[in-house]
Amino acid sequence: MNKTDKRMRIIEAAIQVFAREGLVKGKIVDIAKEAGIGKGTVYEYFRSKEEIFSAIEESLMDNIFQALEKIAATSLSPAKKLEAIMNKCIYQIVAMGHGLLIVTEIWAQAGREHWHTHQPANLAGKYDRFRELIVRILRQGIETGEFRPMNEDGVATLLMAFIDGLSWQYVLLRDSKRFWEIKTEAVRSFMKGIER
Amino acid sequence: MNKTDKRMRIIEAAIQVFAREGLVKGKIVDIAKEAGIGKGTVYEYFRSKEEIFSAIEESLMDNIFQALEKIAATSLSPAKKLEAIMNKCIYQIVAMGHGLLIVTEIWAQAGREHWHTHQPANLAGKYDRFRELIVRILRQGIETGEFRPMNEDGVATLLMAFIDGLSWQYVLLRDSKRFWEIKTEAVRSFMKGIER
Amino acid sequence: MNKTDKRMRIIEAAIQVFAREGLVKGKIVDIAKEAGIGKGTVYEYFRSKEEIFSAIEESLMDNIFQALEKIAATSLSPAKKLEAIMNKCIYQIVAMGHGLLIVTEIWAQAGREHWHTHQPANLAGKYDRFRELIVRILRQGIETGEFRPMNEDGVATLLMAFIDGLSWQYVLLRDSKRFWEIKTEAVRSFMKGIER
Amino acid sequence: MNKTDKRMRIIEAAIQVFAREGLVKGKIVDIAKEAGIGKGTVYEYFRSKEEIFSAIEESLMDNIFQALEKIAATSLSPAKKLEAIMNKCIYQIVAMGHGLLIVTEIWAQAGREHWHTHQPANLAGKYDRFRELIVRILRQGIETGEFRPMNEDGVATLLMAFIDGLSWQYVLLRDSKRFWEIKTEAVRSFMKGIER
DNA sequence: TATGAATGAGGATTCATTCAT
DNA sequence: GATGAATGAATCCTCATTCAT
Repeated sequence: MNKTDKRMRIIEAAIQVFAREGLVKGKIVDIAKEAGIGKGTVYEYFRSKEEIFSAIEESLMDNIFQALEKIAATSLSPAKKLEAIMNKCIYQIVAMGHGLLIVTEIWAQAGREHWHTHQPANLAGKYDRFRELIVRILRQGIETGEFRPMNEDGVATLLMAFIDGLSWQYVLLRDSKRFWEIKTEAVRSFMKGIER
Repeated sequence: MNKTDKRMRIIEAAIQVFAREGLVKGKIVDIAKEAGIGKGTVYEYFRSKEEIFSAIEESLMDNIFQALEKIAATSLSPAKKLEAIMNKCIYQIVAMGHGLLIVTEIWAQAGREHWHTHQPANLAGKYDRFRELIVRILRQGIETGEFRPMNEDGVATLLMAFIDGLSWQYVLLRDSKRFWEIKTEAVRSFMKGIER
Repeated sequence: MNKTDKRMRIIEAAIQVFAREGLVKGKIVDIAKEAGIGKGTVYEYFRSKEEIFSAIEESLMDNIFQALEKIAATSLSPAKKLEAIMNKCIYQIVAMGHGLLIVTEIWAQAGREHWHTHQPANLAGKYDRFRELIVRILRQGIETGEFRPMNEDGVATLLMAFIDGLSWQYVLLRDSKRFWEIKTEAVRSFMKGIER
Repeated sequence: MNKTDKRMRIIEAAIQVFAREGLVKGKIVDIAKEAGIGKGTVYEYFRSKEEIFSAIEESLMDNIFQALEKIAATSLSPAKKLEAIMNKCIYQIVAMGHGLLIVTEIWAQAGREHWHTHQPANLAGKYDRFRELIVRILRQGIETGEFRPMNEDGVATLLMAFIDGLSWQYVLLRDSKRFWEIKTEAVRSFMKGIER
């Protein structure tokens, strides 16, 4: 097994552990056990616990982002693309289960640092990247006349906010039937809000 | 100063400290210092750090919830009420600043417990209480013909999701000008999505 | 209620609490509750927790010692006196129940201090007082010819050791039937050991 | 140094510290220092302070018990065996010095738990094991006609009580000359009490 | 490269004691 | 005299990280 594979395996183990225990209670030794390696070995691949956090976030975000770009590159109509993106995100979230909570905690931490250091959060960049992807699709739709004229940035933000919030609902409700009903109506409302 | 006032003062101090340091790094001794009392005194008012978390969440949520109920009780039109509620929430969030991160962390914790214990999270109850308030307004609007027929639960969830998500945007962007533009467009989109 | 009565009440409360919880886990506030007074009031009657320990020991020992002196002053034969004393001690111990454990802990503490400070333990004095009482009776018995000649000090010590040890048996066995059988045989053996 | 040796070294360090300071005042960090290791290392070998208590007791008791079984297995006459056992116990106690106080405190704690939980104390089992060893020797002596007929259980208890009690005398008197005189007479009295 | 034994900084919590009312 | 709110010293235990093997 090469270096990258093992790194990946540790990340996956870490996701399991942190999802189960939380960022703070999740111990390095447990990650090692979950990955089937020794505690010390973790430090051959990551400089610190902190670095594992970043790696997890990167991994999780990259996964989802690549999927979204694939959708954006299809020849679907803008409206269909948007729906597909929303659905993809939501499916991904459901698949992550409460692993979402990890990302939340990581972001909360990042947010706090951002607040103090006044450094533009790395996270903000990711949001922007996502937002741009949405904005592009919205503009296409406006050009084709499918969507009404709008402040594309604002609407993109609405969409992202909507996905974020929906994730929480899922974690808290976890009552799948109700969740899917809600989700369907929520998507419909959103689409209606931007149609011409 | 009576017992309740002092409890409140500790809660406020705790919010300061946790917002600055995070739930884990925020030390009891710092809370005590912030409140201008001795470390031991904190334990006269709260059994444990955990109990402070709950108290903070309760306090923060109650604050916002009472404000919303006041709005719901006015004689505004349903559409105006909804806009007022969204705005109130967002202002509140901005006012909380990154104190929002505390609530997020507390919720992440609660979510994890909920996931493991399969106990209905206390939090879910709060979401429901909020959702019901929204649903009531939506129904009024449908009756008056302002709003289109809809799955009220789904739309209410969308609204909540939108507010949750927008909070995050604020924490991460903190670029007020852009945030307010986004917010304005987002509210408009949402309202358009439900109008007749 | 006068000062002495209240002091006594606190001592009794303390015995209850310490017997239940141990010397260290037994809290001043619990003693106060048990005595039906305020925490601060305890300090009107005792300078410190330490002082309560001493008072308890004194109280418990005085009780038993007075009873023994009463027996010593009777006109029973030396052998009968000795038996009566052993029985009285044992009954007292049983009556104290695991309150004996308090005395043990107090003594262990005293023993340690004695060891370090090289001060003659106050306790040693009490042992001597008890030993002298026994020695007096043994000498009477030797004079009357009931007892064999012996090193009275050694035998008195044996008797005390025997009572101490039997107390432990009771605490540990607490199986009354077996305890009383053992006690009867033990007393018989002891008496046989000193008879002419 | 292997795992067991190190465990043993910690136990020995703990005995030193607890004997000096008492069970409660004796700090883990002091044990570590005494053992020449880091504080955290102690917890690699023992789950908690409580577990150290148990280990000490076990170690101390096993030591003495093995010695006694060796005596019991010799070809000495029953009377000589009994004397040897008493002497061995007493020498051991003297060797332990005020380390005896640790055992006392541990037992006091155990006794209290026993009292509350109504669980047969582990300690009771150890007493029984000791008692059986004595009873076996007493029966041998009765068979050979060296000892008078007796309730063997009762006499065994007397012997144990005598040893327990004598230990205390030593801790409190620590005046060796007097102690040894007393001990000699006490053993003689005991033996006389059971001879035919 | 892999390991896990060793480490010690760090923090929540307890409770005897004080003292203003 | 009686009270209990306030205090902070004291200590167990956790766990990220290091490093010798």
